[in-house]
Amino acid sequence: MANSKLYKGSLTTIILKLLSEHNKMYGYEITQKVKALTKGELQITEGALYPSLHKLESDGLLEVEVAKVDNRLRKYYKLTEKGSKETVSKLEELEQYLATLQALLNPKLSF
Amino acid sequence: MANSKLYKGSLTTIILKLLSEHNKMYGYEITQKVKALTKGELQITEGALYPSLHKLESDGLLEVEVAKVDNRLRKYYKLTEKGSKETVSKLEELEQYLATLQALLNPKLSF
DNA sequence: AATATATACATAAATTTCTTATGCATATAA
DNA sequence: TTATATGCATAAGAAATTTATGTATATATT
Repeated sequence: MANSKLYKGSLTTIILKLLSEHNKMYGYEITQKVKALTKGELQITEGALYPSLHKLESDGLLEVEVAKVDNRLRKYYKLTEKGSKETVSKLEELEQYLATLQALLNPKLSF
Repeated sequence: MANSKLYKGSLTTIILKLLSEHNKMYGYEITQKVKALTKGELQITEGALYPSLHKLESDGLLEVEVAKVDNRLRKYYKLTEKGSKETVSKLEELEQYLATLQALLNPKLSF
């Protein structure tokens, strides 16, 4: 089954939401979690993920903690306080957008 | 109220869906219809709309009919047969994505 | 009469976000 | 020894959008 294309803007929200539930995660873990939760429907590519994580970090929404497990590098990310607030507003923004889409695509239900 | 940003890929689907319900529409009409249906939440900019319409036309999904009303130009767009089919698959694709997002953002509900 | 707003089209430059293609390195399975 | 999985990263290109302009007519406002 072909996997869904990512819609612009949703990746950041997905990352933040996962981190709000799992305390700390590393990049590769995020790709696997998304794959599992969506039954393979959505594959986060590394080319999209890592730059996003870096941007979230430089924006002060995430903080990093480097660890070495089985002789391999891991970069654990966790939400900062600012990141937690941003998660709330990003989720609201996304839910608002989904409601707006409903109004457009299912106009009969929205009055 | 700040209006929602457009998520990548949804504009084309919105245009196609509106045209599947209204037979023929012109560009400015589409911007007003979207604004009305979403109570101002979503504003389709002309810089996004017109290039999209041109692309849909050159892809054979829309056909154009030029009219002059009140001494002003209007370009009415309507779905071709190919466009009608594409509308169906685009809507399925979007609904699939929304379901995938649900699985990610509301994991408790998806099992 | 002048000015602003609404109607109606269009395009170019810049930005954002993502895909695709690489690259490096270690561990494990075939 | 070769492929797959784990784990990071970045660069080039593509795609879709925003922002900024531009043209033109009609109507409402000052």
